[in-house]
Amino acid sequence: MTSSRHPQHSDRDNDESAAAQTALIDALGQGTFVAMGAFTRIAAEHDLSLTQLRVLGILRDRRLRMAQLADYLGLDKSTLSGLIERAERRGLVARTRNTEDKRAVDVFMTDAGHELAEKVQHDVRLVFAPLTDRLDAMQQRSLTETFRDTLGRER
Amino acid sequence: MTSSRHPQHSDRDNDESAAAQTALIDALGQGTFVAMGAFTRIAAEHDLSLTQLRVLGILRDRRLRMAQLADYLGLDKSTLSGLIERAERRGLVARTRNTEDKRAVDVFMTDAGHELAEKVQHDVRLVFAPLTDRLDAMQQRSLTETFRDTLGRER
DNA sequence: TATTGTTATACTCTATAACTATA
DNA sequence: TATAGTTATAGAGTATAACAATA
Repeated sequence: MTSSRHPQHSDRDNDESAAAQTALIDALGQGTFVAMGAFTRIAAEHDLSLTQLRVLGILRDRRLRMAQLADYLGLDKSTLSGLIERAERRGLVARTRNTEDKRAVDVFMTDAGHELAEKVQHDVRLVFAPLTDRLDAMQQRSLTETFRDTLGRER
Repeated sequence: MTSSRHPQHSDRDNDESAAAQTALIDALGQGTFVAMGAFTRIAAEHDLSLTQLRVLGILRDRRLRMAQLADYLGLDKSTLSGLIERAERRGLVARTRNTEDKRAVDVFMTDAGHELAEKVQHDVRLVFAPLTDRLDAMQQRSLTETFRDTLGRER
């Protein structure tokens, strides 16, 4: 019984193809944790958790309701209350009651939040540059495309 | 004054090169968080935190001392005590005093730990396959290489 | 009735500081 | 003295359940 994914190829080809795919997925897993470690370190240098770092990244060009932000982050709305409360206490974000729907609360970044987000972005580029620098511009563009095609906004 | 990174290229080339690099880094950041979300979800389906998931991944083919494992994870040794205590309580790992150095404690996975790690790996491959499937085998191999070259074992 | 957000509660994750046992 | 690990403590992150206000 021949695998159906690539019908005109032999079983051996399919085995090799499957091996290439699991190798990629495993490498991708490794890479994810390494990159995550780098982000965690950068965040910590600015006294931010990884989640707070994401909040800054998301709110950079958006004003969202609590529930929407929770959705972006994949977290429960109750978690957001604490999260945003702490970010607000630090002066990075602010909340206002929505005027149309008085149940809703809008969250947005303050100037201080934007400043910090910019510093963080600068550091991120600084940290990853030595790695991406090993690739030439064409490889970089191709890899960027691949990322957008595969991991661009799932969830 | 011409940038020195690629001396025989024009300023405009360098600008474009820099743009390609920041675009890549930004896409890589996006991708990291998306992938992390996927890992978090998979872990949660098995009642594991991301950190516990990593512990299983690391101990899969290694027996380590507490301090070594802390180093792999980038965490303080005091954090490990609690982390491993909870994993041990769940029967996923076990600890034994090292016989040579009686201060040290070796950690290793139990059979139940290995079984769970296998299930998790299966799920990971299942979740990421639809994404990596969009690439042909050659692209997959090339991307795997790129990952290993750039994000393979930093820290 | 349903939805938006907050609060109470409980647990995990994390680091710092102080400690015990061994080297 | 220095190192390996644990414990006490405190704070952040997280979800579930119960709640108040609004739709």
